[in-house]
Formats: sequence, structure tokens, C-alpha cells
Amino acid sequence: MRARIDRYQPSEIEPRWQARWDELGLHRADLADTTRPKFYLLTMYAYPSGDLHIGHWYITTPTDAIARFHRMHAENVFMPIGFDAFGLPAENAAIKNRVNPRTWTMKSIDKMRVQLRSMGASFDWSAEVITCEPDYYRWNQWLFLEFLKAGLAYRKKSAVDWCPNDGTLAREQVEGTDRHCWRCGAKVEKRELDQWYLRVTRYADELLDFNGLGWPDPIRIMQTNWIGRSEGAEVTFTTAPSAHHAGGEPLGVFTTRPDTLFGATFMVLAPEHPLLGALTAPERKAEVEAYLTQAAARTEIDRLAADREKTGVALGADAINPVNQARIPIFVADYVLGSYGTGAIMAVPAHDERDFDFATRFGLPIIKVVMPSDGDPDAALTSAFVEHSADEVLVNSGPFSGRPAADAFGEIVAWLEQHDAGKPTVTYRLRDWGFSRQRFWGTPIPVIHCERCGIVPVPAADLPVLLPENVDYAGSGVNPLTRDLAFLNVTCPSCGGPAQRESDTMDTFMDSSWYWFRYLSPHKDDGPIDPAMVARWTPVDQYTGGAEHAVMHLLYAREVTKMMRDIGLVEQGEPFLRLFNQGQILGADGERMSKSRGNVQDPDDLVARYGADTIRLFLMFMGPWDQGGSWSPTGIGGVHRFLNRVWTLALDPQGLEGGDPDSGKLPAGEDRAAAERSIRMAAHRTLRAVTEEYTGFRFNTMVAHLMELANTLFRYRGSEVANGPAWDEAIRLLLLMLAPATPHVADELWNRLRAEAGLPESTIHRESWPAVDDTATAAELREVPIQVNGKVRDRITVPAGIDQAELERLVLARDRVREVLGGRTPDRVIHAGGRLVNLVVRES
RNA sequence: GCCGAAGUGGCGGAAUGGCAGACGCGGCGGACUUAAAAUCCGCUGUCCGCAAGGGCGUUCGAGUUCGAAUCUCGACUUCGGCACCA
Repeated sequence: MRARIDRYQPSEIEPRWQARWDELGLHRADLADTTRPKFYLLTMYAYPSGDLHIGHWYITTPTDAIARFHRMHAENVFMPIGFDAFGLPAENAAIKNRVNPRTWTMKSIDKMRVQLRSMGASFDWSAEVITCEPDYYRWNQWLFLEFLKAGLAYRKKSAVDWCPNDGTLAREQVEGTDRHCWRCGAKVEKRELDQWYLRVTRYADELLDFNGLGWPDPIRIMQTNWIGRSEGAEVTFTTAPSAHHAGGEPLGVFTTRPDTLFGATFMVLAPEHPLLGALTAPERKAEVEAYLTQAAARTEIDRLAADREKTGVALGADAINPVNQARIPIFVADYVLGSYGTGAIMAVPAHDERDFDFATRFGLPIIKVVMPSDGDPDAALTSAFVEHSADEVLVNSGPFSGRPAADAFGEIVAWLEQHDAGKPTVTYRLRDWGFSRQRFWGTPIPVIHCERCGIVPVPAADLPVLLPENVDYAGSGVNPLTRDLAFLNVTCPSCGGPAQRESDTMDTFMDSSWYWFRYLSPHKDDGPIDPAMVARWTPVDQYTGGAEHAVMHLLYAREVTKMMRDIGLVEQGEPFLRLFNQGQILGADGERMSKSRGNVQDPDDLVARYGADTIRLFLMFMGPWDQGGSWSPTGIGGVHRFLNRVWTLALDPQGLEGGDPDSGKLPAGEDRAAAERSIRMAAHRTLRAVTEEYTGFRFNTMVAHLMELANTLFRYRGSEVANGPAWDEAIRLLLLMLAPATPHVADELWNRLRAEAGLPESTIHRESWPAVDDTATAAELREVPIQVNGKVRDRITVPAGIDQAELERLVLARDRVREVLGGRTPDRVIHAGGRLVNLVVRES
């Protein structure tokens, strides 16, 4: 009997190796080193919610494998981590317990640091950034003041959801169709507030350009649609005189279909339109106001829902169409948004679904102005005609009747320009960034309101504007800064008179919109970034993070980078060269993991039971990384078993333990040399596949390939080739391939084998990624499936280099093929690049 | 509703125009054991058949193709985002 080997005990191995890697400084990037190619690997930093759940592991551990894979390619890898530490959850916890959110946040961070380390993730902790620390958020303030100076920030009135007890509410804090406050249940109102905006629409066109970026198509499409560029025209209608109104005011509408201008039969203003009051006839006032109240209670999603029945109210006023002087009635309806275009539309029911619905509902005329060239201009429409094909012509359009629709667009716009009644315009769905939050737990916006001087920026020398330490939440969500007189009352930096600080804080998306620059010089105290480091290390080479950030965070990050470029701070306008969005891990119930749902999987328990390596590998093995899925621990045992099998292969190649009846023998038909060739072929084919899978982030199939290799090696365990040169090479490759994914057990086995060979300790994570030996992977024979009419009926084994004619001859000579053909001759023979032969015969 | 994605055995999934179900879980059987656990080996889509073999089968319905899980069109279901959750 053999000597007993140690059992695989992750709880002993993992902390030991984590400490060893720390001692070696393995994960510290040398930012000044220019001798190796740099690789800036960024994963979305964590929100310190208090507990790391399995979703954090799902994001982090494959990213760590990427880092380690790149280090094995002699790259200088920088993989920092930090905490996105401002935000509502801390504030909510603070309100509940009436404590400073800082206390709650810092406690969470301390816990999460320990958990993150337990993953064995190779973060460079020396670069850690915590956004709620003054040495980070002072630079938010600094950047804001620079944006202000550059005209990129401005103030505008806009509406927020407002609870009389809790102040401004986030969308998720408004509940139910009756729209009540989640905390106190009060009815939610809209309130107009002066707020800060960042002029990100300036970058709309530039943001549409993804040239040179390796971003997934779906994300690019979503961002493109979010930006929503529409080419069209602004058309100036005029208000008609009426009993209550002098008329004659210009009233601009935006349309993407100026070619349908003659079909406009009414006009619709958004409930937010500034001219509403002036245009409404006295007898309609009550009805219109009631409608506005109703509209204010609706969400934008609800307002835009195409299947909702259209609502609206006539104002009792008309507008005059510049092309034909037609008087059309003006309505207010909530399917038009104040924030888009001019907040007013000309309604062409014949050629727009929404206008068609509205016209049908309100009995308004529908005039057809575009139709196929062979159409009937008088036939009634049963739905809006919105086709865009080459052979359409205008009808009922005065001098433009008969013109091809494609040309009419330009011709009518030209006519409008000549008559000073309109111009070509591009409109975007993208809006400027509403930047103000009526919250405590964020970066104070560094401006002072002075009665005499107006808005005065806080002088750079006075930054940071610190959040007070003693906060009184009074049990409500109203920003305690608004009650903190010591914070609010200041002297005006400009005139020295009494003045008040702004109590609003910044959207926390600001924090996450430049943090990767700060990682490069986290402690720099005379500027937000280190230009030399930024020039050398950015853009980020690879960014990884959840797909739920597809639009917002990833767009804000691009916008802020461009703003930083425009104030001369950085050179490039794009932050992330390559992007990979993982799917989300949902709870076992298929819902998003959250404490309130009680479906959070705590990884600490799993680590205690299986070790970090097993969990890392299991998360990679679960399925494609971009797909996520419901959490289920089913199958984790299989991955753990695999690591145990690797352990056994490495330390006990000769073992006869276990009841394998074939143990000790070579597989049938193989001699020693054939067995060694088989082992080498398996190992090098696996290496080739695994290298490709790591490169393409296909971790699930990467793991499957490694499992297959282990299964192959088990067939030879205990035989005369076990522990031979081919075997030893295969084990060595197996460990190197595992090193990025399961770093602890790979290093442990690597070093146990080194010790057996009398070599000193040397971490596997400083080894180079091995090269494939092409001579080992080439096969002499190949199996080719034979189909008859697309169904596999036989298979044939042929020499690898066989030519088509010879293959066809062998195929047709097969008994089985002749039997299936039953005397028929194939009409066609398809050779699918040597992978398959398909014999096509006519069915009798 | 709009934008994006996904739907394949009992389960997670593989195959992205060429052998459907790799790999793993679960299940069944065997070896080892006084026994159990652990470990090792084998079988495992479904129906018909003693077998050889055959039929059916990738959410549903049409289509393109010698050949479709994969491409096209139309539905259904689920997930992500929709601008104050991060």
C-alpha cells in the first residue's frame, strides 16, 4: 500500500497563500515601470452595503482570473479596488438608527475588505479609493467648479417627487399606483426646485461614436438608442387670435416628418409647456388644470406607454400652419414630453400611431399626405401609415403634391427656411444631467448663495466643503444639511456679507464617473489626478461590471471623461477601451438579491465549507459570464470534487486506492508510446482551448476542458506511464492552467511538487503561460460522420489528410451506406470542409 | 409600453450553418468497505424494438437551406435598463 497523502484542505491552504502573496507584493503594480506592457484592469468598485454577497464574487473572481492570466503573460497588471461609499442605503440606515451614515459605511467597508481578501482576489490595495472620504470628494468639488467655469454646469428649475415629510424621493421610494411615500405613506407631489445640470448633451454626437472601442454590441445599441439622435425640423406655427388671446406668437414644434406638414390637423403641447397658461381659454381653465394635476402624477414610463389610451384636453385656442395657413386646434396631452424637442408637436394622425390614436379618440380629422405611388388618395386609413419605402409620393400637400416623399422632406424644410418659418434641426432623447440631490450623504456642491452677489463658487483654497460630523436626521429623509446652521451660514467669499451654502449634494454617479483616474494617484493632494500616470495608464484596457450599468453609469463615465478632456485635464475622451458586462446573479427565487427579500447568499458559509477556490471555479463554471442566473448551490460539490481529483492526480499518480478495476493498466489498444502520445495530445489540446477560453472570457467551457483533461489523466493513473515525462508535463500544464482560476490550490500543488523534486518555494503566479506544442496536438486519423439527406447514418475513420474524391469513394463503398441508399445514386454529395459528408438523394 | 438580452434533458449548461445534449449536478448500476461516508468505474433526452436499428426532439408557428438550437419573419414567456437604487 502507498503512503497516505494529505487531504485537500482549503481552509489551511488559502490564508497561508494569501499571506505569502502579500509578503511577496505579488499584486502591487509598479506604476512607474515602463519595461513591461501595462494592463489596466478595472472592475466596478463595490457599494458598501455591509455584506458581500455571492454576486460580488461573481463579478470579482473571473476578473481576478483575467488579471492573473495577464500577469502570466509578463504584463504589468494594475487591478485596483475601492468603495462607492456615498448613496441612499447608508442614509436610509442612518435615518432608521439616527447615526452618521459615515459610521455605518466605514463599518461595512471594514467587513467587506476582509471578505474581498478571502476570495484570493489579487487587488492592489495600495490604490484603494473611498469616495465618501474628503480626500476623494474634494476633487468632485474641484471638478464641479472647473465645469462651472467652463460653462458645463448650469442651473435650471425642474420637478422632483416630493413627500411633505421626507422631502425629495427617489423613484424607488415612490410606491404604488397611488404614488405614496415608502417611509411615511404620504401622497407624493411634484415640486419645482432650482437644480444644477451638467451640459452633457453637448457630447451627444461624440458619444454616438464607438470607434476604436471593444464594447459589446448590445451596450452600444442601448447607448445609441438612449442618446436617440433624430434628424428633423423645427417648424414655427403661429398662435391664432381668439376672443381671449391676441395671437400672433410663434409656437415651435419639432418633427421628424416635415414631409407630412400638410397633414397636421391639430397641435399638442406638453403639460410642462410654458405657453399653456396664456393659450388656455378662460372657460377651459378648470379642465386644463385638472388635467395637469393628473399628468403630474404619472411617471414618464406610463406617459409614453404606446398601448395606453391617449388623454388630453383642448385649450380652446388654435395655431396656424405656416405652409397653408390652416387653423388647427391646440391640445395639451401627456404623451408629449416637455423635456424633448420643443415640448410641442404638430399632430399628423395619418402618419403617426400616437397621433392617430388621439385623433380617433377625439374625433379629429385625419388627412392622408403620403401614400404609395399607386395608392388611392381618398381611401380611409384604418391605422397610421408610417412606411418608409422608395415609391411614396405626397398627396393633399398643395404645391408639393406628387413629389416623392423622400425628396419632399428636404424641399419642405427649404421652403420653411426661405419663409422664415422653420429650419432643419437635430434633436436628442439624451437630456442634460440633473446633478443636484436633496440629500446629506453625498458630495456637497461647493457654491454659496449670496443675496448681493448671487451664486458664488467656493474658492478652490477653501475646498473641501466638508460634510458635518454631527448629523440630526430627525427621523425623516429631509436633508439634515438644510437644518444645520453652522454648515449653512457663511460669509460670502466675494463681498464678505452674510450668505448661505448650497445644501444640495451631487448625484453619486459623479463619484463613479472618474474614480479610475484617481486610483493612479489616490493620495495626491494638489490635484485630482496625476497627469503623467494618467497619460501612461489610461484609457483602462479592460473594464468589467454588471450589465445593469449598460446605460447610466457607463454613459456618465464617458461624459465626464470628455468634460475632463475639455477642461484640459486628460488627453483622451474615452475611459474604457474594452468592456465586458456580466449578467446578474439573482436569488434562488429568481429575484434580485436583497436583504429585504431574504434571498441573499452569504459566501462566508460557502468559503468555510468548500474554500474560496471551489467557489471561484463554481461561479465560472455555472454558465456564460455575461448571462448570470439564479443562484443555486447545486453542483458546487462537483467542482469541489474536481479540485480533489486534481489534488489526487498531482500528489498520488501511482495510487491504487479506490476500486477502479482497470487501474494499473493502459487503456485497451495502447502501448506505452501510444499512451504517452495520448496524454501529450490531451494536455496540449486542452492548453490551446483553455488559452482561447480565457482570452474570450468563456470561463464555463474553460473549466469543462480542464475537467476533461483530468478525466483523461485518471484513465492513466496507476499505469506505467503515470509519473512519466508526458504525465509530469500534463500535470504541470494543468496546474498552470488552473493558476488564474484557483490560485491557492494551484500554488500549493505546484510547490508540493517542487518540494518533492528538491526545489525551493516559488509561486506559480510568477510563471509564464505555457506554449502549445503543435506537433503534440496533430491527429493521424479523423472520424467523419456520413449523412443521407441530412441524417447521420454512418461514420468512417479516415487518415487526416485524405482528399475529397478519395473520401467520397470510401464512403460510397460502405455496406451501411449502400444499405441506406437502397440502390439509389446520390444527386449531390456535400463535403462540409472535411468535417462531414452529406449524400443527397431524391425521396422516392 | 419602449430599448437590450435569453428560452436546449429532471437541473446548470455545450454546440452560433454541419454528429444536439460536451462538462457538471441529480438518478441508476457496479467496485472497495463488517457497514456507511468518501473514492473509483459504467449507464443515463424521449418513444418503439430482444437486438440491429428506427421515430420524435432545442418555447410555439411559418420560411430560407443539401443541412437550422444557430439565419429570416411572426407570436409567447423570463430577465436587465428606462434618467433620484447603485
